[in-house]
Amino acid sequence: MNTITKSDFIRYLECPAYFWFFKKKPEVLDNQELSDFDKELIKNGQEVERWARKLFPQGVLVESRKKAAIQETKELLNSGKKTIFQVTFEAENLYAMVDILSWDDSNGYWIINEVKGTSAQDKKKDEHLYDAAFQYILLKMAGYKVGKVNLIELNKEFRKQGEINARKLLQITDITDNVKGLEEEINLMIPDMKRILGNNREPLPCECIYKSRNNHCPAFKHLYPDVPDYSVHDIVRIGLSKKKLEALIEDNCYTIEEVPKDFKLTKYQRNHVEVTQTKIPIIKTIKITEKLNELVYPLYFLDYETYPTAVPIYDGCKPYQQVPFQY
DNA sequence: GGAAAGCCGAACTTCAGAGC
DNA sequence: GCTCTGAAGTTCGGCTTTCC
Repeated sequence: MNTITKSDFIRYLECPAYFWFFKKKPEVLDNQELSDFDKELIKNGQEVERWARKLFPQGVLVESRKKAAIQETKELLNSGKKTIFQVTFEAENLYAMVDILSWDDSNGYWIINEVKGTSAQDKKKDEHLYDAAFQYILLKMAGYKVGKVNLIELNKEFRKQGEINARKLLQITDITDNVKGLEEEINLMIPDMKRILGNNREPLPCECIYKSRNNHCPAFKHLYPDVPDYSVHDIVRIGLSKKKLEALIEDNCYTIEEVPKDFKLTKYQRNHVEVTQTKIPIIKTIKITEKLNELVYPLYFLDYETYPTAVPIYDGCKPYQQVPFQY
């Protein structure tokens, strides 16, 4: 039986078929290469984690990875360490790494501290909650008493002034109740994930066919070879018009050229379909001319770039603030 | 005449897309 | 990852129409 990691669980939430292919047949997946910008975002997330560790000065880091990390975790726990970073557990074929695990002496239980490189909002992202809940369930399975789950995020009100204080930069939110609220649901998902993995035959086509392009899983091309790269899934904001997209798919209408003239669409969707079908662009010459006539010459242009960092570099800046620059 | 259903517009919420 | 914009969807209240 394959081990199911926390990342696998997130894949399962995204699309169960994608989860199967990732574990059993990853060569068919359409994995987009990360852009430089995406790579920087990942680095930002890692930096936030380093700052979060400063909140726990007694903490020790699990240096090894995978199976060796599980053994190192056990050794650190057996030696009485009460705050551990990147602590790694495995139980009943589930595997997860906890960003920061700390022992609460007064209450006699462990606290899971999940670190995210996001700015703290009142409404917590579902993905963060499911992520933390998976860890909570796994630690309970492994026989640990977990009394609290915290989410550590960036404080969006923070403004850098001189040296950064981690306590001001970061915000800790108790999400224990949210996590416990997901426990029953995830406990039903776990056997389903194991059942899917136990199947050696490719799964049936996924529900992604009814989602807009950006929400397709990486197994989409393999599962739906008849759907062209540019299809009805690309009609503007079609993801918000679920019934329309479902109706088109049910009629086997995959290309925009096939969309019937009388098919009900919004004004902008109809424009998109018509331009695609007729190959004639819509140019509002009069409106453009009116707008251009409002301009007073001479005109000056200033080109600049911006760059956001999770942890602000300059005084007066907040997390992820776009800082303009030229080169 | 009163209840239910349908319609419509305003206000509000959600989400996609673009940019970095 | 964030912000911004604006379209689409949802909700709700008011009004009208229909039916019993």
